[in-house]
Amino acid sequence: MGGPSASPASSSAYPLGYCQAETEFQRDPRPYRRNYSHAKPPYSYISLITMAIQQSPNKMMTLNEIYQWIIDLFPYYRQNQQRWQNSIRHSLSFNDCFVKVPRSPEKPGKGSYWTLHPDSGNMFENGCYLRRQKRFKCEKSRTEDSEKKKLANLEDENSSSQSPKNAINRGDTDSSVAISQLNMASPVGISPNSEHGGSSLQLLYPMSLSSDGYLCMVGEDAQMKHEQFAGRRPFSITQLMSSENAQTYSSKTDMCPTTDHLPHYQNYTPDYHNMTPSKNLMDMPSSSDAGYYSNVYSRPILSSL
DNA sequence: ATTTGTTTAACTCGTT
DNA sequence: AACGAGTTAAACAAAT
Ligand SMILES: [Mg+2]
Repeated sequence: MGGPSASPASSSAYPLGYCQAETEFQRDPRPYRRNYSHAKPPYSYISLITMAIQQSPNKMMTLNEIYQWIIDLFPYYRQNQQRWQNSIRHSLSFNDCFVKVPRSPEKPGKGSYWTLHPDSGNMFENGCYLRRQKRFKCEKSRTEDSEKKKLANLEDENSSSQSPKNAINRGDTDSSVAISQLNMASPVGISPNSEHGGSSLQLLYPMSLSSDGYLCMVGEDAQMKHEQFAGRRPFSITQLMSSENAQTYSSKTDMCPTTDHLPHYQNYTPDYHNMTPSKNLMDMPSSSDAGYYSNVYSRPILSSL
């Protein structure tokens, strides 16, 4: 069942992350410090998927690899797998920003590879990882072709060498452009050449990878705690932006929605069967979300590679 | 039989 | 209230 080229042996490419909550429990004489390990990460599935794909060497991942990445990185998702994985699948299929590209030959692969639509851009700018302003949709008005689009279809030219990024169909059948021969030749998977050809636009991924292989959050935690985002609307870019504190796209405190009020999934819920869809149960602003992601996201990611 | 994908539909929730 | 993005459940078809 192993993945195709993702040889399990090469664990090097995987973020083993800070799974402190597994077998590393015994030693930790720390009465304080909660176990925030399974707090729900402040990302939508779309964000998670995008992050996963983005950080992958080839910018593509199989379903299972995506699952795995999420699980490895976020302990929260070690529970209810059946549930959220269904959601992941739904997201992949439903959202046009995720494009499925079939694997080339007959690899021992299970599913196809999932990639990001080249035009999806930075869907979560503004630090909004929970809700995009606008869903990325392909122009697909079939009923009537309002040709207000001067989209010049300039392609054809090349016939000898096919460009590997051409798998975007409108949305009927599969984007059948086998992976041809991307960089699958390398035994390691990653192509050694650090190409810059593409767009440099690669934000997203609130976690930056330090040179020493440390994964750390950039927009979260830290200053988030006390801050100006007290009672602000989490989303609403317009409001958020038109304030005087706009243009700070430097590297300061990129404004992020607070993440304090996530779609409540209450912190750790022991074993409640709160399957009661009646109204909302206590919606208290849990007074104890102080820590949240304190420094959870500051752990080494890649072994050393 | 399990995994992977697609699709429909109901539902939550913040914004307008 | 309406709208829209996101979540969850569920019913399949296909592939493995
Ligand atoms: Mg899709």
